[in-house]
Amino acid sequence: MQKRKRPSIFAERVYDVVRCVPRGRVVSYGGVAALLGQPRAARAVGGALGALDDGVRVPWWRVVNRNGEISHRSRLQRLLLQREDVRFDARGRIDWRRFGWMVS
DNA sequence: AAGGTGACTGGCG
DNA sequence: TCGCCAGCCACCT
Repeated sequence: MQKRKRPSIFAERVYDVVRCVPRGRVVSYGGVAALLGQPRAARAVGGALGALDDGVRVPWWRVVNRNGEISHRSRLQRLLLQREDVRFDARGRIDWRRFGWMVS
């Protein structure tokens, strides 16, 4: 049996913010942290998304690092983003001015 | 309860 | 621009 641990309050708040990101747009870990009122908790945001178990519907792939790059480096994340028409430049980075949501 | 870990960042060379 | 490094934060031993 899969023992899924219940998300902490902090994680729940992270998920709520990420769920607000519209398809075709992206946010940075720091951006999510800032929207939570804790601009220095970017690392913790990454931890929360990493602990995300399948079953909880959250568009985690719309969260990238400050350079507009994929941190988790999964084939899947890039695929899902491109499926939403999010473009990657030659360096594999996303243009904040075009796809950034709320904060950048 | 102190120490380790990680899907992070900003600053600096 | 690029890499390295020291803060920073929540969470798990």
